[in-house]
Amino acid sequence: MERDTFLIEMYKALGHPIRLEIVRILKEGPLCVCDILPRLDSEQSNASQHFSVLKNAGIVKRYRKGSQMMYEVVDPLVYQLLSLSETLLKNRLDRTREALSKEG
Amino acid sequence: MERDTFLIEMYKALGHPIRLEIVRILKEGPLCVCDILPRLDSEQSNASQHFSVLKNAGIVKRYRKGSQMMYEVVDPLVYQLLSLSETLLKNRLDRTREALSKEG
DNA sequence: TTAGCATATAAGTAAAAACTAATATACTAA
DNA sequence: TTAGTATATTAGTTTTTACTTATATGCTAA
Repeated sequence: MERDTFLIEMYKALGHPIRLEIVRILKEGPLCVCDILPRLDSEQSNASQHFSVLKNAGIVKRYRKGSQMMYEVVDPLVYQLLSLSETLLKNRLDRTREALSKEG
Repeated sequence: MERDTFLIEMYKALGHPIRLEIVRILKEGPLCVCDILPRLDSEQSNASQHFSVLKNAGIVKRYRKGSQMMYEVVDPLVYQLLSLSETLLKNRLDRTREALSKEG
């Protein structure tokens, strides 16, 4: 299935701390790069490339607003994906703790 | 949040075609490597390394059964994650088609 | 028009991930 | 014991991704 290529791209795009952070910030709604940049631990050009990866993965889209570039999440469903994966993570940590307490 | 490291690892683990395929195959239940290997487009040692990535990401676990190694998915919630991301992908393709038909 | 700001893109380098080939380990059965 | 099967691990190489530095583009305002 060549379709999978897109899925894979999506997972890869989310699999980087800076990009994950960008997506989370964009939960606030459409924002310009200028507002997001200072909140990232990344140089301008590097961040710009991460924006580009997210765009190519179909997670965000952009449009110009005067001299600024606005980014926004394409499909809010991505936040369900994030929260589901956080649940998965929580389950995992709970299991780990439980296993630890058993052996003491 | 250092917690994010685990999330990232999870996304990265799913972001590879062979590993995604392994997870899908494991939807059938616990299986030994010997049953999964022939269904993958990958050499033994390479596949074994992919199993290892999935294990380190907390997505699968393994146990020995005689001379075979069995793998199984840790948390079935991962399949909700997959189906959610497939929905996300479907939405994306629908939008693309719609956009194409508009400019036609 | 030109200068300045916001951001993207390109080119080069560094770091990480994937793959290959060879070897090691654990179990089973003869 | 030894040979064979199943799988993991290691080391080396290739490929991909991330980062850095420099430059380009598009817009705005003087």
